[in-house]
Amino acid sequence: MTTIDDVARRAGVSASTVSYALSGKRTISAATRLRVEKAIADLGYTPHAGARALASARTNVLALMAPLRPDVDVSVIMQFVTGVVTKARSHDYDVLLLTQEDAAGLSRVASGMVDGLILMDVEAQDPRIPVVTTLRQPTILIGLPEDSRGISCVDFDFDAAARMAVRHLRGLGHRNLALLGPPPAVLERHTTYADRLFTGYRAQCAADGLEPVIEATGTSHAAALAALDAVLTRSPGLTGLVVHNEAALASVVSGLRDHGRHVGEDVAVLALCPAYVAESQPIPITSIDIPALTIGEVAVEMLLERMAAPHATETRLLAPTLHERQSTFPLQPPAPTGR
Amino acid sequence: MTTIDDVARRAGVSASTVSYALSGKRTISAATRLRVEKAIADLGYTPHAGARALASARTNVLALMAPLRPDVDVSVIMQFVTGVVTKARSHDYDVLLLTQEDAAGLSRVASGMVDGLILMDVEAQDPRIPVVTTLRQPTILIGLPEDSRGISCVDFDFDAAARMAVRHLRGLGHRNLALLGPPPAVLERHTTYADRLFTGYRAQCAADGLEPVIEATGTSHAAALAALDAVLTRSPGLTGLVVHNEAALASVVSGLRDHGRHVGEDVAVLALCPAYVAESQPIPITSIDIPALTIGEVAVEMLLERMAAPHATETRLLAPTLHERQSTFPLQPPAPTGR
DNA sequence: ATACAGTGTTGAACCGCTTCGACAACGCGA
DNA sequence: TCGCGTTGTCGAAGCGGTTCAACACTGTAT
Repeated sequence: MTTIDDVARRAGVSASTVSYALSGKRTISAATRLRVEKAIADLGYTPHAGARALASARTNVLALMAPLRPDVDVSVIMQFVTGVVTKARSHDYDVLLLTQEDAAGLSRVASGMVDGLILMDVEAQDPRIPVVTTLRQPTILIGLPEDSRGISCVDFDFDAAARMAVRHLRGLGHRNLALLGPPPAVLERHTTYADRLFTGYRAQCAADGLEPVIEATGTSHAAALAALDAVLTRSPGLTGLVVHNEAALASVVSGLRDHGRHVGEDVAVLALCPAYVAESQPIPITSIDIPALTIGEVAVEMLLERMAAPHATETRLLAPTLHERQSTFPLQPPAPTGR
Repeated sequence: MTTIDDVARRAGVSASTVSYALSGKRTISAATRLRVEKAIADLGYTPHAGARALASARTNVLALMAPLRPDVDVSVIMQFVTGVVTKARSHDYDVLLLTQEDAAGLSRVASGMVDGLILMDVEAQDPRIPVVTTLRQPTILIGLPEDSRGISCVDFDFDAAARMAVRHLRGLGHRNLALLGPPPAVLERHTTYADRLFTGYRAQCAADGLEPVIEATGTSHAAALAALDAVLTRSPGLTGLVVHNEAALASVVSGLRDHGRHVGEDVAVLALCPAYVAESQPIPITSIDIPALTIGEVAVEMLLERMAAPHATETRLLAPTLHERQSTFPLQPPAPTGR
């Protein structure tokens, strides 16, 4: 292994000069810098990360704790991860991947492996929160706990998204709506996005004088059809369906067809999912995009800010945007503006 | 931060004794060990990873380079990652996640960040191979390059899987088969699994006296339908369809219905995909399971072996297994045993 | 009693880098 | 010419562990 001393010798300078030439923390003459750079190139030198971390007390590594189960919304998780990794790399940070199951992982990596942490899939009373608040390193949550005081969070504004969905369908003239939500397992875990989604949905329905019909939706084909049957039974005149369940979306669409309903013609479907999922359905689905990639990127940015200097805690909720595609339509020609 | 010296002081021993008590590399009296353990517990001490890495020249971290694009088969990728991370953790290793795009990443992490590397999504002439063979750390490839000499690989035996698929359908009496393969992009990247799949498919068709009909299949709904139309045109009497394209599977199934064909009744569908993908289709699909989780685990095991002691290079291909579900059926009652 | 082979413990060197304080060389204004 | 602030470079002291050689004990065989 070539070390900084090898480089120093070859460039005819001291090791500290090489270090300063590399970090730029002190002025180095152009001539010397060139000699150092040449020596580095000749030798193919790369600083030893461990030594650097020890001496500088910075590792240039971020920890990302992700739910690694082939559960719902794999592609959403992948997008979070991708957003985090690419944004981290663009700031010269690497990412250490932890699983949700690795309870001791947080303290382990906090002692000298990472400079900051990002936690995904946060629950209402997340047991990891008391742990990370004692750490020297800053932490960002992706998701919202019940009590977010003392900790910074990013998430999608599910409340606003649900309201937007209802308003949009209502604006198109639909008055018989239903919401097919996340699987029961998500509710049992008390991941708060489901609560926020339901809250927003109920509130907007109330504001618009609509009956809120809500059903949790399992991810299997059978479970999705069962949930669909349930809402059709409760609300036979249904014309508008909001689906927040990537895995069930395809099943719901095909189920509607089996019920003799035509998506985009006599029933409007509005999905909450990544844009590309909505686009790849048999009928392109009008969707409110879940900007998972962006959320991952924002998480990294917030984290870097807090690593650079003390910062107040902050909660950032990303606003929803709606993409109209072919699965929605005005129910009666002169649709009232449902704003 | 509490250091090993704090622990030593509190336990009334030297730092080296604490180190030996922790590592077990020298005998320590039971009494001393107990005092040390108590001190560690009292102080909540966790050894500093960077310092340990520097002194011992081991980091207990593995690098995993994964294709982080919301491309085909996200769930397969997630399973690889999950297999790698969980198996690594069970051996007290953490995982550093790199993206395929991070060209310089390999050399960067190789200088002091990781003890070994795993590379996913290997191409025929993968430019990363010459890089990793110069590294001090061992590397395992998930996938097979054209020339695998000098490097260890794990992968699914796509050749055998294709043969098994043909034999199975043939054994059920189907003689008009077609293969819907991975998207054109995969072929252009020269990821070799597609080649091996095609080779095996053609060979078995030849052996069984069948006409090999093969079509690359895009991931969008429209592209999947186009590919289906193409094979139905080329082979109007088609009764058996092999699909190796997780993203297109649902579209193909629904497309068949639009063509008036009934999966499991007048057309047999056999998919190559993770079991849970096959199970969650409207009709449970007979599948040859892609054991992505296992492959990830095997990769870690092979890597650990090579980190522990010099080892010969080795290529491991995991044998396919077939799960019969409801999408396949015997075409004519006394089906010859097609073994 | 003497030598000898474990045991258990320790001090010190070292891993490769960063960073602080010191200092030489230089130009500048007084 | 003297003193002083700049600029560029260096030596040495860590950072927090691991590990080697050395050593003080015990207990056992001679």
